[in-house]
Amino acid sequence: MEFESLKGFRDFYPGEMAARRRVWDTVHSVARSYGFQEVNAPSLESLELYEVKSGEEIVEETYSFEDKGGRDVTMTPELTPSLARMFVSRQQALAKPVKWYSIPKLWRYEQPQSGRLREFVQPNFDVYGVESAAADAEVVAFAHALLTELGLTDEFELRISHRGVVEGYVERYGLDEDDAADVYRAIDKSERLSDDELRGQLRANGLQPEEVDEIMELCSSGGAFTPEVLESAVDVDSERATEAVERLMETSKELERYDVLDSCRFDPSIVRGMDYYTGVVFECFDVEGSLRAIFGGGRYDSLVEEFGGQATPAVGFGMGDATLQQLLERSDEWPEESATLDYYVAVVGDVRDTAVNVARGLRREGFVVELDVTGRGFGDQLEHADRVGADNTVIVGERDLEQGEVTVKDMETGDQRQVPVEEFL
RNA sequence: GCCGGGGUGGGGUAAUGGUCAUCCUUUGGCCUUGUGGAGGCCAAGACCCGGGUUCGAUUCUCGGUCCCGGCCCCA
Repeated sequence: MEFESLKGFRDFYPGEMAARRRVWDTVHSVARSYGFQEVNAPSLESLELYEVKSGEEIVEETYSFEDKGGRDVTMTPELTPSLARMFVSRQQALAKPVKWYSIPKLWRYEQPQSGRLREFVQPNFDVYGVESAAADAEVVAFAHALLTELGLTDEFELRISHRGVVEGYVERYGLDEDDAADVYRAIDKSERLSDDELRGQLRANGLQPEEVDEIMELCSSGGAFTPEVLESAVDVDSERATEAVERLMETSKELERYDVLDSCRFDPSIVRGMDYYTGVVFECFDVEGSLRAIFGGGRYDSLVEEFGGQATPAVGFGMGDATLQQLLERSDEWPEESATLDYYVAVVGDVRDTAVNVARGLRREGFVVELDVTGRGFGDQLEHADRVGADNTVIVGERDLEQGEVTVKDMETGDQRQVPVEEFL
């Protein structure tokens, strides 16, 4: 009976794991350099956790089931609710601002396609307890640093907006909740729709022709993320939208300090699907425009309170591994897929006592060492050493040991030298 | 949930309604029991699963499944 992995789930073999390890190492180190602390959350949560604030569609796409105790549970489809839950339960003890990150596996029950699987890794970064535009900018600047450290330069673009812009417009139209949600969705998709399709959608959701015109104009008002562009973006009488734009202008000034403004665009069509976002929202795309979003996030200032905590502002984002890998591979920045070995210890003759000690000595020094345990012939051992990519082979053999020596062979050049065995013990 | 294209040894491929299948690579062994990554020889290893048509199916057909991609949706 032979088995295969489940649909949308991946097996990772050593070569690929070595590459992924390098990528995650970079993510860890950049996160730490920005003062984020690593946390971890369960992989299984109560389904209710997502029913409160994530949105209906999200819950439909969860990998969920009833457990043996009759509880409705789900493999975690996103991390933000778990982190918010964790934050609430320790809220009193935590020094604010709290900066947490995690690199969890997440699951969603969907049809796999390019850049989307049922099990994926999604690093998450969140800041709790600061309401300022400076915090928004720090998070966006961090995201920029992350991609830069991974080797990307101008292959990506950060699109930033504020929920309040679109909401300020739409609340004036007096739509019911469902129609409003559909309007947001249509705006979110505007890039992929033709003007006529977008107009049709908006009309279908109850907007008047002049209202449709307003939205169409708003959607085309994007541009550089500069105060000048932002200032002229909103030209309707909406306090909400005006405040949102003022907030974005502040964010723009902050981002300029990080010198990342060139990678940022104002894009009012960025809405985000999650119901919990309340302020600035952003997504990162490849400049070519052929991939899904590299990452996405924003401000969610009411989720902590909804989860029973004291009102606490928060901002963060998540970055899926599949699309990130696609972009890094396309940019030739995905790491080499190879494992490394510093020393292979060959055993020739009846010398296992010494060979084991040589291996132990090298390992104590911190080297990556493989010791022959097969007992196969010398030629085969060398071939294997070559095959697994050993930099050096230490040949522990009876003949050399009579002189108290071992032979160290540089596998790249083939050069050999005799070394007193004591040096390795 | 819907739609399109695919599935041949571990990886990559070829051909085919009929001596159960090609080549490269891989793996094991030998030439060579202390010098490899070269070469030669030998060996191992596959038609996604199930039903149907047929004397006979890897090939045709239907269903399933998985992969790739698209729609819906998108954390």
